[in-house]
Amino acid sequence: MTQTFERLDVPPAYQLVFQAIETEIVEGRLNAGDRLPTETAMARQFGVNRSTVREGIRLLEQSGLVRREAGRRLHVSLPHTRELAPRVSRAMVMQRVTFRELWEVAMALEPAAAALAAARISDAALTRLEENVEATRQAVAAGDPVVPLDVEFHALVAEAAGNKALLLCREPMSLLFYPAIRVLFTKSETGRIAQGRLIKAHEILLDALRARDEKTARDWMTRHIVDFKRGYAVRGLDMDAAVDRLSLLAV
Amino acid sequence: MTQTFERLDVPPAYQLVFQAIETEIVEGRLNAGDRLPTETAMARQFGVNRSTVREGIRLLEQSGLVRREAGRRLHVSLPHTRELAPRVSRAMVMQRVTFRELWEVAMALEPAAAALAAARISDAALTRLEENVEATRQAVAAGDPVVPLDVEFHALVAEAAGNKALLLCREPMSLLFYPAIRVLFTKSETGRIAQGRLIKAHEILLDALRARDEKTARDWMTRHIVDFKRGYAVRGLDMDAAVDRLSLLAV
DNA sequence: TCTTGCCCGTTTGTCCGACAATCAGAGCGT
DNA sequence: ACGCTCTGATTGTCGGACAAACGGGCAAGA
Repeated sequence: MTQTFERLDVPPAYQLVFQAIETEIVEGRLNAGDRLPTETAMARQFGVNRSTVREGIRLLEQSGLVRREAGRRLHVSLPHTRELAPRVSRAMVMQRVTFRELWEVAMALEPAAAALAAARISDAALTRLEENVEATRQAVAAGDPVVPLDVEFHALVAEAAGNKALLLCREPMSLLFYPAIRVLFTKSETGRIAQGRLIKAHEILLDALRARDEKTARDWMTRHIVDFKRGYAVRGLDMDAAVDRLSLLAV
Repeated sequence: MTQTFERLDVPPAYQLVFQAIETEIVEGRLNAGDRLPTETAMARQFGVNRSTVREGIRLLEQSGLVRREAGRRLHVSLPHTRELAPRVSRAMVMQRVTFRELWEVAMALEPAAAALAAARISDAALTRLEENVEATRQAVAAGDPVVPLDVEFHALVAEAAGNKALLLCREPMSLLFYPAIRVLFTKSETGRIAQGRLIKAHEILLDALRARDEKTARDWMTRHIVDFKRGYAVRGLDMDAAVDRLSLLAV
C-alpha cells in the first residue's frame, strides 16, 4: 500500500517572525506599552534580513498588536475595537449581509445591553446620555441629521453596560446597522414622525436607566429596535437586500 | 492673524499601496477569486519599489483580503470567520474579559440563535445536529471530553439560524466561552451530573428545532446557558476572573 | 497511453547595501 | 530656564541580486 502524505507547508520566514513576536505578546512576556527592539536588532536576533523582519512587523501592525506611536518606535498595544470592528464590518458587507440579519442581531444585543446598563450605569455615563438626548432634540428642531446622535446614544448605552465582550461583538454590527437606517429619517413627513418616535424612545430609555429599571430599559429598547423594522416596512424598503458598501463610509 | 495648521500625517507608501488595493476590493472592482498582478507589475504600476509593494501585501494578507493559494499566486478572497474570530478573541483575552462578560453575551446571542434556527433549520442541518447529539451521548458513555462536541452543537445551531452577521458576532465569544466551561465537565461526580444536564438540554433543543418550535428552543437555550453559570457557582469558581490566555489554545 | 525526467521562463522569498528624512537627545549659548 | 544646533540612531524607501519553487511544454521510456 502507498503511504499518503498530507501537504506540509513551509511557512515563509516573515510569518515565523510574526508568530514569534505574536507569541511573546499573547503569552504575556511582552506587555502593552513595551517598546519593541529596533528592526536591525530583531534582524540580528532572528538571524534574518531586515526586510524580512519588516514584513513580519507589517503583519503585527495589521493585527493591532503593535502600533507606531507619534514618533517612530514600535510599541506593543492592545488591539482595540476601533481597529477590529471595521474589519468585521467589511467582512459583513462582502458577505452580502442583509438588513434583516443585522436587525436580528440588534434585537438580541441592544435590549441586553440596555438591561445591563440599567444595572450598572455610572453618573458620568448618565450625564453623557442626557447631553446626547438634548443634542438630539436640538438636531431635530434644527433639521440636522439625527443618525450620528442615534449611533452615539446606542454606543453610550452599550458602554454603560460595562461589558467589553459585548462592545466587541456589538460594534461591527452597529457600524452597519445605524447607517442603514438613515433613510428612515429623511425630511419627509414620515421622517419627522420617525424622529419623534426615536426621541421619545431615547427619553424613556434614559429615564429607565436613571431609575436603574432593568425591565423597562429592556422592553423599551426592544420596542425601539422593532420600530426600525417597522420603519423599513412602512417605506417599502427591502429588508433582504444586502447592506451596501456605501454604509461603510457613512459614519 | 496666523493661520493654524493641524498636524498632517503622511502615511508611508506601503500603507497607500494597501489602501489602494483594499479600495479596489471593497468597491467591487476586484472580486473574490481574482488573481492579483505580480509584485513586479504592481511595483511598476504604483511607481514604487517591489519591497514597498510587498509590505503592503502583508497588510492585505493579514486582513484576510488576499490569500496565498496552494501555489504562490495571490487571490482576492472573502475575509472569513475563521480568520477574524480568533483576532477578536485574542483582543478579548488581552482586555481581560471575564467569564461573566462572556456569559452575558452568550445569554443574549444563543437563545436568539436557537429561536431563529427553529424557524429556518434545514433537514441537512437537523441531521448533523442529530449526529452531534448521538456523538455526545457516546462521548459521555466512553468518558471522552464533551466540550468540543458542545462547541460544535452550538455552532451548528448558530449556523442553522441562517444569519451571517450573527455568526460573525458570535464566533469570537464562543471561542472563549466554551473552553472556559471545560472545568465544569471533569470526571468528578459533579461533572457527571453536568454532563447529564447538558445532554438533556441538547436533546430537548434538538426536538424543539425539529418541531420548528421557536419558543421552546429559545427557552431551553436560555436554561442551558443559565446552567453554565450555575455550574460555575456550584464549583466556587470566580466569574469575575479574566478568561485565561490558555483558552485561546484550547479548541 | 501513461508516467517520468528534463528544460526554461516566471514569480516569490530572501538577502545585501545604500541613502534621505526624521526623531531623540546631548550639548551649547543666552 | 529657554531656545538653538549638532549628531547619532532609526525608519522608509530604493536598487539590484539570487536561490527555490512553480507551470508548462517536450521528449524519452514503460
